[in-house]
Formats: sequence, structure tokens, C-alpha cells
Amino acid sequence: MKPNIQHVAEKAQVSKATVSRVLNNNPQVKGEIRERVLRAIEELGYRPSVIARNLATNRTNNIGLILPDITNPYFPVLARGVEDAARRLGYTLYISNTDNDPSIEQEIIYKMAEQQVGGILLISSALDEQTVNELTSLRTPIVLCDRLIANKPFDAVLIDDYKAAAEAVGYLIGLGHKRIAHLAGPRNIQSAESRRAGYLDTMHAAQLDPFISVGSFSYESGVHQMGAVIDEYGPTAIFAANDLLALGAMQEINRRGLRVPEDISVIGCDDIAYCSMSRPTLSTISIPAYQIGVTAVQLLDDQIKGVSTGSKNVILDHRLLHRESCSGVDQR
Amino acid sequence: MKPNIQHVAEKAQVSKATVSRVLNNNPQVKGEIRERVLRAIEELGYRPSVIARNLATNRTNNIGLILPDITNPYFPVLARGVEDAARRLGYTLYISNTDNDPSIEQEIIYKMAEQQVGGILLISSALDEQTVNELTSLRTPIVLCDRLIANKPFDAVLIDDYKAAAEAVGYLIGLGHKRIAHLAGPRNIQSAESRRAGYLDTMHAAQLDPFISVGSFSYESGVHQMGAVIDEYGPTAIFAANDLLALGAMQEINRRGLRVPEDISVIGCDDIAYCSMSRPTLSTISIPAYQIGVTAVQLLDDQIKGVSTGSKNVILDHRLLHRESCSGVDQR
DNA sequence: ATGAAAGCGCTAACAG
DNA sequence: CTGTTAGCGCTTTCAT
Repeated sequence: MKPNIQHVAEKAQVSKATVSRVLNNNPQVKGEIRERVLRAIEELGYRPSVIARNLATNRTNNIGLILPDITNPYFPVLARGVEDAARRLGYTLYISNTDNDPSIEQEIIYKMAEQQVGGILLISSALDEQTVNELTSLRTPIVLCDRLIANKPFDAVLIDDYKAAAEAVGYLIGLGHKRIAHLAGPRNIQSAESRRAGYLDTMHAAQLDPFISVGSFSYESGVHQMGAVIDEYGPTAIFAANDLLALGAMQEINRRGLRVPEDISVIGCDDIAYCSMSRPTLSTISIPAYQIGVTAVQLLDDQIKGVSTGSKNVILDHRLLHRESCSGVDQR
Repeated sequence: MKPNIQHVAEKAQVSKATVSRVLNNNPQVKGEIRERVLRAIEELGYRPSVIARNLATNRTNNIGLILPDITNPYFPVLARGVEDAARRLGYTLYISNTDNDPSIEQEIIYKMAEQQVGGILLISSALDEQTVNELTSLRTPIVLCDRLIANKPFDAVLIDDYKAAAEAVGYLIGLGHKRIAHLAGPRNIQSAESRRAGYLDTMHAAQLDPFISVGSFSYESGVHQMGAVIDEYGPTAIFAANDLLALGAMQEINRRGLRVPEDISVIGCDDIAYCSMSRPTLSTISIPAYQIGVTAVQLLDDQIKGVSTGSKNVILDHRLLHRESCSGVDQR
């Protein structure tokens, strides 16, 4: 039979309360007694019941990570950051996928709240006020990663997507490109929208004619969109909203007998591992995914422990990575 | 204040027990009363406390997935299979990384057992009897994925690694290759050992001189090992224990001015998404990772529900995928 | 510094 | 079919 706190108490000839105190490192237990309890615990092989503790304290040491799709190579890196940081702080981690579907997202949020998670890390696919209201009514600590929601005051860790996109497009323009198309992500994703805006504004500022193709952040979508972009626009350069799209685009460009970067330059966003394995290697905006995960957990921990000083957005630095997939337009 | 079961009972003018019954879909509650309770629940916005239920029943609806590294593109696919199946069955999913370190693995197993998970899905890096003993002493349902432990009778879902390796090497031999090197995985990983054995036996059976380089299942390791293999062995073909190694090998082959497959053929194992994006595309052994995840959850669910009929190993089919990275040796 | 006792919110016999 | 009554194993006042 599995021993409980009562058994330990009897064996050590103390009360349950005292056992509980040494379990929780309460300093006001005298050395000798503490020793006795510890020995009893040892001899019985006693392990406190997390479940019972949860009920008594009405909280858990679990946190949840809700993300679009762990199968997209960007997210595992972020998830590793989260897991490593969470484990260091003694949290156990739930992970769930939404497939960028706001209704699934909501369902999962409720499920996690129901599990009494201490807090939630959310990479959201929802932009609307309603989601915000439901989220706040949960009264569960929340930290947003990568994507804001309706500019509402949740803690968040992200990069400056607008600026990143502007830099990427500016880089292409600096290379002499004039026909630069954008492979955009889904319209319900905030970071995708910011990148899109950064693209558009930069194109307009340079008096260039923009062209946007909307897709779904996947490799297949990149392949498919790229075909249409070539047919309808005839670009010399592509700014893709993420690397998977960029990789798909490169694939289609090659399939048509065109070359990267000689015929069409391509730049992506995220800096997933494949970027440096592909041929040519893919220039991109590097996002510190691991660090985002780590930072988000810290913010969440602050909220949970109640040391949080008002909501804050942490903007981490991105970096434009020059690899082989972009070249000057006059090299053609 | 958050309503509890007592509040609902009062509002509906019934006992807590009755409320509990409708909560658990106990059919023996009369229609009219059930309606009343449901209405009360609705009006109060009552949500049962999972924590309290866990304590009362002494079990949770959580299961844990313990894997080497979610950052290796093979595992997210398996994890998606697990998550989708788990969600369908009403389980919430913990995920944790071991980095193939047996001591971390053990620590995580204990942590999860402590969380009173209903069961554990384990991709283990441990081969020894001791691990087995500790695992069985936990009395927590366990299903192994991909990798067995000391051939002990745990439920497991995997492929026939030995046979897969033999097929891959046989394929290379059929292409006319004689100098076929193997980039092997860590020695503490059962699947890696089986693949290694499959390679060795097939080489010996064909009277060929084998060459093995041991690494760590990573792209960087592939790059590094490949250099040594070229210098020390001079292969015309490579069988890598996983795709990341194969991709790294291709990278190094190219860096040295050699070509795949003209100078050296390469075949991997796993069939991660990137295999069909690379240039040349990578021939490999396809492993049904998603299906492994789904199947493993089903077995675990059976164990948890107690309908399990003795321990069983489910062997799923692999498939040799012919892509561009292998060619006949006489084409050189 | 330690103990006694009252819960935390739910489930599960057992009665009726 | 519904209610009564004990717990589940721990934490946490409140005394001592």
C-alpha cells in the first residue's frame, strides 16, 4: 500500500502538520525532528500526492503551451525554450496544437483552465475582442508569444514584425529589385498581418507596385502560391512571411526551370534549421524562438507568483541573415 | 466567488450526489431532475473542479509523452499523432524532452508519476535492466514508442528496424555498391542498435567490408562524421541511421566538391518532411510516425481502462522510398 | 516549535 | 432513483 502523510507522521511520532512543514521546507521545524521525519519519509519511500496538495492549495504546478502546430519547425524550438525554462522553475508542461483555428484554440484554453493550470502561454490565431474578453474572464495568468491579440494589455514576448518585414523588403530594394511579391500568411494571424503591413508600406514608400498572395504558412502553400505569383506578377524577388513558404517557393521556382537567386531572389522569416541546409541556403529574418520561449515562461512565472508589475511587452531582437538565396538584380 | 458542487445542489434543490451523477452522465437520474440540475449548472456558470475529482478518484486524465528532443523533425509528427489521439479520448498531454540522456529520462518519469499521470508514452534512451525494474515498480501504464528496452514485456509500437536497415543496405548493394558506410546513432538507443545490426549482417552476408561511424542523430554530427568516413574509408554509398545524419552527410559531400548521387549515394531513415525539399531529394526509409503516435495512445488507453490483454508489440510497416539521392554505381 | 482540527470539492458506498 | 455520509491526502489557521 502506498504510504501517505499519516503513515509518515506515525512513524516519526509527530503530527501530520509537522510532516507537511518539513515537506514544504518550513524553517521553523527543529533540526532533530526534521531529521526524524526525513528518515521516516526515506524508509517508507513516501512521495507526497501532488493531487491532494493541489486540492488543498487550489493550484497546480502545471502550465500550458498552446501553439498552432508543433509540426512547423519553428515551434519546436520555441517549445524547447519553454520546456527547459519551465522545468527549471518546477512546472510541468502541457502542450496542445490549434492548427491556427480560433475555435479549437478556444476549446483548448478552456480545457486547460479546467485543469487549473497555473498559467497559459499562447500563440494565438484570434484577433477579436471577444476572445480577449473570454481570456480575461478566465483570470488565469497568460503570456502571449509571437502574436498579440487586438493590442490588448496581455504580457507578450515577440519581435517587431513590421520592422523585420520592412528591413527584408528594404534589403531586396537595395539589391535593385522592383518587382517584389509577398507570400503572406493567414489573415487571422497578427504577426502575419504586421509583416504584410511592413511589406506594403515599404513598397509604397519606394513607389513600387506590390503584389500579395495569401496562403497558410505551409510548404505546400508556398509551392502553390508561387506558381500563381509567377504567372500573374512576374517577380524578381519574393519576401515570404515564413521560411516554409519560402522553401516551397524555391521548390516551385526550380520546378519551372528558373533559378534562385539568379532569376528570382527569395527571403523568408523565422530561420528554421532547414534554412542553412537548403540549396541555395535561404536568407531570412532570424527570430530568437528559444529565447522567446524562455522569456515567456519568466513573465508567466512572475504573474503566477504575483510579482508582475503591470502588463508588459518584451520585444526581442530579430536579425537579417544574408545567405545565398538573394542577389542583386543586375546579376541576371 | 467560484461556484462549487454544493451551490449547484442547493440551487437545484437536490443533493451533491445527484449533481455528481449528472456530471458523470449516470443514466439513473430522472429526466426532470437532470434538467433542473443542468439549468442550475448553466445559470451559475459552474465548472467542476478537475483537481477535486482527481483526488476523489485518485486518478487524472493526463498522460505523458517523453521523447528525446522535439527539435528533431521526426518527433513532432509522432507527437501530433499522440496529441490528436489523446484529445479525442479526453486526455491532456504532458510533453518532456530527455536529450537522449537516461538520467534525465528517469527524472522525468518520476516527475510524471508524481503528477499521477494515467500513463506514459516513452521513447527511451535506456537499455538496461535497472530502468526496467524501476519502470515496473511505478505501476503506471507504459507504452514504448520506436524503441524497446531490454526486450522486456512492455507494450510497444515500432517498426522492424533491423529489417528496414537490411532493406536499405540491400538496395544499395543491388545498385552495385560495395563500399557502403553506416552513420550510426548513439549506442544507448535500441532502434539505432537494430539498424546497425541490420547493416552489419547484410554487409557480411554479401561479403562486403563494413565501416561504421558513431554519432548523435543530429545534422551537425552527420556533417562531422561524413568527413571522417570519406577520409578513412572512401565510400560510394552511405546508409545513415536517420535523415538528419543523412542530410548532414550530403552537406559535407557537397562541401568537398563531390556530388550526390553521382559520387556518393545516400539513404536515410525516418522520412522527415525535409527529405522531399532537399536537393537532391533524399531517399529514405519511411516510418509512419503519426500512426505510431496514434496507435501508442490506443494501447495506453487500453491499459488504463484495464482492457489490455497481456503485453503486445505492434510492428508497423516501413517503406523504402526511392528518391534522387541514390544511383547505380556504374553511372559514375 | 508542534499539534488538533477543519476544510479543499468531489466521488462512492450504503441506505432508503 | 435520490440522499446521507465518509472519506481522498494534504494544507492551514488556531491553539498550546
